Amino acid sequence: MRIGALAAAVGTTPRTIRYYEEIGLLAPSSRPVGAHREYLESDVERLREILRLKALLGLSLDELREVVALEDARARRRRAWAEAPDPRLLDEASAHVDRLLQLVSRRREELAAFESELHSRRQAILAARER
Amino acid sequence: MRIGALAAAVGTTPRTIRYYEEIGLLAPSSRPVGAHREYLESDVERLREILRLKALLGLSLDELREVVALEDARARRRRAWAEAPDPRLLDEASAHVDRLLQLVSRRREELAAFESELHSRRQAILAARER
DNA sequence: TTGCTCCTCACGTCACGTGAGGTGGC
DNA sequence: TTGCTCCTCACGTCACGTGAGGTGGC
Repeated sequence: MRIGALAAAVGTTPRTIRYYEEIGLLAPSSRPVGAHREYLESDVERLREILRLKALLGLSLDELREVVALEDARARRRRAWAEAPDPRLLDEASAHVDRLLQLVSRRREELAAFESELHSRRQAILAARER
Repeated sequence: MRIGALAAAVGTTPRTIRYYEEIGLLAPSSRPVGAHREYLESDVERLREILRLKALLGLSLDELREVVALEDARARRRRAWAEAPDPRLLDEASAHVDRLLQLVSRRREELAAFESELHSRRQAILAARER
């Protein structure tokens, strides 16, 4: 899978992917200089998650780098768990998910508050029509 | 109220306010060149709404300019309604609110979907601990 | 008078967009 | 061989951040 296919799969552009590689947000696919970059299906998942966090939470690329580091730690834990199931790995895993949940649910609450404010406005308009 | 107080009230910087004025997103407060900008309580409401749409929906300043135009139209309708209540004004008003509601609720649904995905992950971790 | 905030350039930065000119694979 | 996509500079743009040097009001 080349860069154009990856970009299309996640809804972005090749330039963005190259930029993320440049700043160290995505690992550079090892290749001779000037050769085409090659990607796997797992890169689609990974990049999609990154872009979703960016779009939904408005995270900067610096903040995303932290989340990506946490995702990497998660992947390492899964491999470690496969070799030797240690409950402490589960603690770390749930701490990570809890942190993401906190970010996402706070944002969702803000949106819900705004939405109900808009519903109130709507009600006021309908009430004015009744009179 | 001067620019620093406005910025603090809405949680942004004077530079951002000047930039928004520069690109025509905020109306320039009429004043002699070099004199201090003066703002009203209504400017706080207005800017707060703009920044909220930007932060929660990720709108660009170009897109915000459209929304601001709609908000202006809304203010004009309110004044027109005060003078002569015409039901057509209510139709326009509810069309505007409906559009904002559409934007906000779609975004909230995306966040809710992400959140439930995270909850699933959490459940999987807890289930692993039971075994 | 002394701070503090304000003013206007103007250059820097972040996250890419957009060609310019050239090479590689179905 | 012809398109199409890819490559690497490198400059442009959007939305501000950050001084530089100076003026204004409690």
